[in-house]
This record gives sequence, C-alpha cells and structure tokens, in this order.
Amino acid sequence: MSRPTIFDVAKVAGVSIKTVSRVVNREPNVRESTRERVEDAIAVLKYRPDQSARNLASQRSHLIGLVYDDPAAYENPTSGYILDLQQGALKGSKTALSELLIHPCDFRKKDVGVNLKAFIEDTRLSGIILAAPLSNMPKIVRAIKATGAPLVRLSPGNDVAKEKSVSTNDREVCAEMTRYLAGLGHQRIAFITGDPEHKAVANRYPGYKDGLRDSGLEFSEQLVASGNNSFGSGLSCAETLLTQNPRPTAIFAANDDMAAGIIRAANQLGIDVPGQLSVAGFDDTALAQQIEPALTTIRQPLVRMAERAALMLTKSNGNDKDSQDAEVIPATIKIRESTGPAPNTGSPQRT
Amino acid sequence: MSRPTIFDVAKVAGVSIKTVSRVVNREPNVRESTRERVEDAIAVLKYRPDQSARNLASQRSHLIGLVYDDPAAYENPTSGYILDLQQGALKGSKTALSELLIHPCDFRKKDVGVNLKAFIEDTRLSGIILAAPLSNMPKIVRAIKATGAPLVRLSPGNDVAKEKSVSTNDREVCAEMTRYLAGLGHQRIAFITGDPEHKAVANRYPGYKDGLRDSGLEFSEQLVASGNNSFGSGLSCAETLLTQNPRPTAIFAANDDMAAGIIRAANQLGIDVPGQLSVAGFDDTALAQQIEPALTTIRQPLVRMAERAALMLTKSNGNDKDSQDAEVIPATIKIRESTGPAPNTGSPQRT
DNA sequence: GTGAAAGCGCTAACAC
DNA sequence: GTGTTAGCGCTTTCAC
Repeated sequence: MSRPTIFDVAKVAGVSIKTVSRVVNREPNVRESTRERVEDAIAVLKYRPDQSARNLASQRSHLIGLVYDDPAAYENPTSGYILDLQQGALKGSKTALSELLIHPCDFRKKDVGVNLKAFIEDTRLSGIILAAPLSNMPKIVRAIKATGAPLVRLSPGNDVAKEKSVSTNDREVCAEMTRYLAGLGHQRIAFITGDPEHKAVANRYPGYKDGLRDSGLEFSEQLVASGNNSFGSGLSCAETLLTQNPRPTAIFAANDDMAAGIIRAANQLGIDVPGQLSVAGFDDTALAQQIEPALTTIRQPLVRMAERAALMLTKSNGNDKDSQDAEVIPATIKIRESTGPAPNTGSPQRT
Repeated sequence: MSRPTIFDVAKVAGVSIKTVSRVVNREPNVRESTRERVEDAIAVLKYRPDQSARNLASQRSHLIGLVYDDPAAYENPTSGYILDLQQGALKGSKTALSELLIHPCDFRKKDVGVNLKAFIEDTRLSGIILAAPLSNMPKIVRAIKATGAPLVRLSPGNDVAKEKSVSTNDREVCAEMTRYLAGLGHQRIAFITGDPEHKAVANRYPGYKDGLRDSGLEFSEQLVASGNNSFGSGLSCAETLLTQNPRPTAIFAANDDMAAGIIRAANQLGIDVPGQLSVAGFDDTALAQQIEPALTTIRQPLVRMAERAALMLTKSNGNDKDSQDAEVIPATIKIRESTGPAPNTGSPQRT
C-alpha cells in the first residue's frame, strides 16, 4: 500500500478534496465541525501532502534558499558564521514548513549572476536569504531581484531603504565597546578597520568614533589602521600601532581574527595582555574563547537574525503592517579576559 | 511569456514530447539526427525541465540529503568538518544534477528516528549521505533504511559489510604517524583516545598500537589516556601523562582539539613544544594552524569523501561492478611545528 | 526508433 | 461553506 492521497482523506471524512485542501492549508471558510472531521481522517490515515504535487500545482516549491559567500574560496573560512546562519535559517524554515537549500557562491566568479538565476528558477525557490557581504553587492542583489523571488537581506549595510532586511546595530554597539574601554581608563584607544567590501563591517568604524566622542576622547588618524579581516592583517596592523610612542593602551579590531592577530603581536613584542594592552574584537567566533587570554568581543545574534529572515519570507506575502521591513536585532558585548584597566592611569606612558 | 515546456520543444523540433523526454534524460533509442534536432530546439528555446513536474511524475525528487550530527547541540562545534562535508556533497550533487538538503540532527533526542523518516519521505529524497558519528549508530541507520531510500555512509567504523560507504584509513595512517614519531627518536609515545561513540575515531587507537609494534616499541597502558574529543579532556589527560616520571616525549591525540589541550598543558607546566615534547593531532581543523606552535596532524579527505558519496548515490542505480561498495580514500600526514626530534636521545630522561 | 494517452497528487477558479 | 473541474509539466506504459 502506498501513501494515502487527498482523495483517500476526502472519502474517509465524507467531504470533497477541496475541503481537505482547505484544512491542510489552513484556509478560512471551513466549518469547525467539518475541519475536525477532516483532521481526524488525516490522523487516521497518517496523511501527509505530497510536496511534488503541491509544488507543481502551485508553481512554487516550499524551499527556501540560503545564499552566502563560499567558504571554499578562503583559506581560513569563518565557519562559525556560516553554521550560525544555517542554524537560524533551518529553524525558521521549519516553522514555515519549508526545507532549506544552501547555496554558497563565490562572488569573484564571472558567472555568479547566471548561476544564481538558474538555481533560483530551477528550484522555484519560495524565498531567498542573502547573507553579508553578498547582501551589499549590487551585482548579486540585482541577479536575485531579476528572478522576482522574495528576498531578505542580512546586514546589507546602509542602503536598506524600504526593502526587507535583518541587521544588527554594528555602529551603536561599537560605540558602546569604545565607551567601555574608555571607562576602564584608556585614553589612547586604537582601531583596526575591516574589509571595505563588507558594508556592515564598515559601520563599525564610525561606531568607534562615536564612542570616542561620547567619552570625550580625541580622535586621531594615527590610532587607526586598515585591516582586511584576516589574522595576518591584525598582526601587522598591531605591530605598526604598538611601535608608536606613546603607544595605545587598547586596540579594538573590527573582527575577532584581527583581534587574535593583535594578541599574537603583543606576545611577540613582550607586551602583556591585558596588563599593558587591552584587546577587543567583534563576532565572538569560536576562536575568541580558545585563545589566551580569552577575547573580549561582541556577539551578533546571527542565529536569530537568520531565523527572522526565514520568517519574514513567508509571513509577509501581503502588505503586513506589523512587521518592519528592516529589522534590527541588537548585538551584545561579551567581556572576557583580554580587556582590563588602563596601565599608568593619569600619567603619560614612557616607552 | 512563461517558461517553455516540453511541448514547445517538441513542436519546434517536430517530434513528440516523449522523444524530447528521451533526449533530456539521455535515454537510448533515439536516432542521432533526431537527438540533434531536439537539442537544437532546447538550446533555441532555452528550455529547462521543470523539476516539480518531473518529481511528481517520477515519484522521486532530485534532492540529496546530507545528514550530520547537529552542531547546535555542542558548545564548540567542529565547524570545519561540517563545512567540508557540505562542500563535497554540494559538488557531487551538482554533477548529479541534484540539489542538496542539509539536515543536522541531534541523536540524543528521542524522536530522531521519526523526524528523519518524515524528512526523507516528505522530500522524497533520492539519496542520503550519512556522516559520522551518526553513520555508526544503529538507531539512525535503521530509521533511514526503513524508508528504503538509497544510503551512503561516511566513516561508519567497521561493520561496513557489503553496504555502501566511504571511509578513510584511520588505522593505517595512525600507525604511520606513530612510526614517524618513533623515527624522530621518541621512545615513550603516549596516546589520548577519542570519543568511543565515534567508531571511526576508535580505529585510531589500534593504529597507534600497530605503529608502536612496527617500530619495535613496547606498548604500555600507562601511556594511554581516555579523552572525549574535547579540548578540556586533552588538557587534563595531558596533565596526567606529563606528571609521570619518566614522562612521555611525544603525545599523539585522536583529534586536534585534544592536541591543542596538550599544548596548553605543556605551556602551563613549562614544557617546551616541540623541544621537550612533540604533539600530534588528527583532523587538520582550522585550529591546527592557528595555535602556536602549529600542529602536526592528519588531514582526512573529507571533501572528496562526501563528493564520492554523492556520486555513489546516483551512479549505481543498477548493479555496477566497477564501483566498490565500501570505498577508502587515504588520509595524509601534515607535518608542522609541534613535532621534532626526541630530547636526550639514547639516555633515559631525568624528571 | 517513435508516439499517444493516461496519469502523478495536488491547487486554483469558479460554481453552487 | 463546500464541491466540480481543469490543469500544472512531466514520466510511463504500451502500441506501432
């Protein structure tokens, strides 16, 4: 015996297949008693609708696509980021009764656009979650929009306009971290910027400046170095910053990998962390807890962001007034061991 | 205008839809000239078959499921492992003209079996890749087999029998690593075992013993500690091993996280690595290159294993004689900085 | 080697 | 509120 169909349910419940369809799809206009009868029949027969048939008839799949920067293109991919993304998207998809199709894509390749279009059209995706930094790349966004499929962008940077997106408060939380460092007595707080390709990361820099201003500290270009998100860039930027005189007593990096590079540089220069130098990062990757001293950093709510994105995809198939178009879920500061009171507070350092 | 259908192609090519179907599905019994005419029509119209229709008619999707231990259930998931798995499975799926559905699952939950069955049946998966350690858990394997869907297991341990699987040579490569350490002059080589729940990891221990024997070294239970794959267990096992007198001059751990724990322990005890102690791991996780000194370890060809698995799923829909049922892809040793010549070679150490 | 016709199991109009 | 009737775009059987 094969799986029961909608006809079997209809027969058992003594109704037409359309009514069964209504019940299954939670459509209105079904009398309560009828609904119950149908639900009983479904339970008895252990009926579960056939997705393929449903997809064919409705011209859309119940598949959500998660598109992100292909980690295979990097030497040291930030794997935790992707796993968090997947976890959230998976959770959201499940409550939307959909499955998740992952689609890593390398934005450097010439045919990304074509590939993306083919992927979306072939699978008849019912929605797409686009992760940063792809979410701020016009080429990618355009290719997806051309298919007409619903799109929610994650951390797209600033040009959110009226389009659907979920972000975190990069700028505000970086100001907060900077104020925290200032509160520890640090006067010379340096910053290492991240990859300019990633717009949301770029927002961290103005946040740092905001924090300085809030704390009454002077901004100085000498205290800023340009990194590219890699451990190596953190290392070399830190070397530059730490050989200044007077040198900074705290360095805040736009991501954890660079912060780890700072700690390595400090070790090599014989500078104690956090005794002589406080270090802060951003992301709270697995690395943050594995290095010594454990890294003070900022945790963005990636899992919840991706989950929200999946939910936005399905809920608002109309003009929902209740759901924001551009949602912001705040990040939180994780204070660990790499930050502490400023050395020699009050008097300028020697060396 | 909407997408062209098989009818449009048939009309343009001047054949019946069945012939188009034959060409699209690479079936035999089509005259070469006819095939060409149809292929031209397909190219002109940019025809691409509708997956939903195809799925409905054929009663199976072109979806491959990748099932693995849910990283969300762990504090420090080994994310690189999963990403490699996905990368390989994705690549294989693509050449099999299928998409990949990821399905992390927590084997500790009571309803895994039911969930898995529902997932497989609802999506009409055309095949499943089951990763370790789920691949050696009877409860999981049974649930999948009950659906009748084709299954390929990754590193299922030893009970491979005549069933489809892809593994690496855990035991042999561990013997090789042990011989390598012996070749450096180490006489007291310790081993930290991994999680017994993971059968393929369990094979690493006998490999270590093989290596000792091959090198003419005595096996001693005193030189073996039981870890559970975590950093913490590596740390505490190493503390035990390193406070023995005489202490080991090399420790080989069944995975990288534990090896990292060993290095931490050595640091705390003031033991130089690799000067006074050589340390080796297994997995070549991202961590291996990030710690100091960089870890000598073993890299299993996960990407290729998963890719092979995806290919096995589709190729052998008959009784292929050419493809093995249980494939083995060898792992490779990565020598970095954490291993070196044994200290005090020739004479027993003091303290 | 090729084609005609009958579904696959559902959703979407529209009627009642 | 509920049912009827067409498809959705393919694959499959079987005939030629």
